[in-house]
Amino acid sequence: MKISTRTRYGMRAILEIALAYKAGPLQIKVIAERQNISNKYLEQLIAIIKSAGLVRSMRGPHGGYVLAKSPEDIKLSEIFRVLEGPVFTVECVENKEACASFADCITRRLWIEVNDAILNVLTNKTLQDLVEMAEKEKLNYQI
Amino acid sequence: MKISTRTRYGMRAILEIALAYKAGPLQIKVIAERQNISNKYLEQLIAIIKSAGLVRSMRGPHGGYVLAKSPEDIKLSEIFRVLEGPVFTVECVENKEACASFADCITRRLWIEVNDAILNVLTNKTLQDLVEMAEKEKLNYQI
DNA sequence: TAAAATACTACTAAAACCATAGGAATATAG
DNA sequence: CTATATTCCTATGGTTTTAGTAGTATTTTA
Repeated sequence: MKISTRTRYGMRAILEIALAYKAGPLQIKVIAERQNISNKYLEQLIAIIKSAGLVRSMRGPHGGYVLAKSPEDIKLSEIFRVLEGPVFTVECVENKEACASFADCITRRLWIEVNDAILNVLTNKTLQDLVEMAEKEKLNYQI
Repeated sequence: MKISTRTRYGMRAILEIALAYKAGPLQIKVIAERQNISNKYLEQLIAIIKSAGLVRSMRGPHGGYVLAKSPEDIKLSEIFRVLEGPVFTVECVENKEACASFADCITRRLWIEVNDAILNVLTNKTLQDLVEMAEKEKLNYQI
């Protein structure tokens, strides 16, 4: 099971935007350069994030992106969901037919448990947590 | 993030084999029918499981598959890993270059944390746990 | 020796993934 | 009001993964 580059890039991008929260709009080309990601690809990823209402944009010179709300109000699970899609779909949750067999029912419970474990990590953290980690880390490097 | 049908089918299949642990070899066609999975596709999935040494096979009439060790000695993480591949690869773990940026380092830690949460569920359960759940469930249905 | 099972290998259609590309729209500065 | 800097939109393409299908070979049992 892999996490897509879409999600990895997207998460890094929004963290960069969060780190610039007080400094004003951050431009795609800046993020792209820092992260060594294709400008055009990043555009699309940020479009996804924007359509979810997590960032706002400003066009024209000195434009760029800013967080739509403060970092502590953005759960990592929101970001993840938007980029990676709903965590763990298990078929028979949607089509409410009874399970075909016991093995089916039982494994389904397992997947739900795994699902919950993932969500537990992601819903209990916000962008602010990452920002603080990043800033602490930065200090260490500067010493 | 989705779990592949390969893993879902495979997990159900080995659970069926585990449920038949004391009854003797279980045949592909039986599993395929119970689970409504293509015979030929299931063959391949079980081949994967077999090549990992989790089940043994017997050819010819009355052949089939049996667990290679007892259910409490097979961790679900083993099964998962074989079917789904290594849980969550994060690039810069392998190619030991320094992270390109702080955002990179920080998000990487996040993924590792998610990874550990998944593994924590799967390494702390064995097939025996699923077998017991299935048997308990079966009783409920019979009442 | 026939039948029942697994074992092996090749092929394929569809989807997802990871971009690349070009031009339209909009805001700012001078 | 014009040039420039930026986001916005949409189309396209190559590669890989997924989820199978198919055919034949091999082994075991009765």
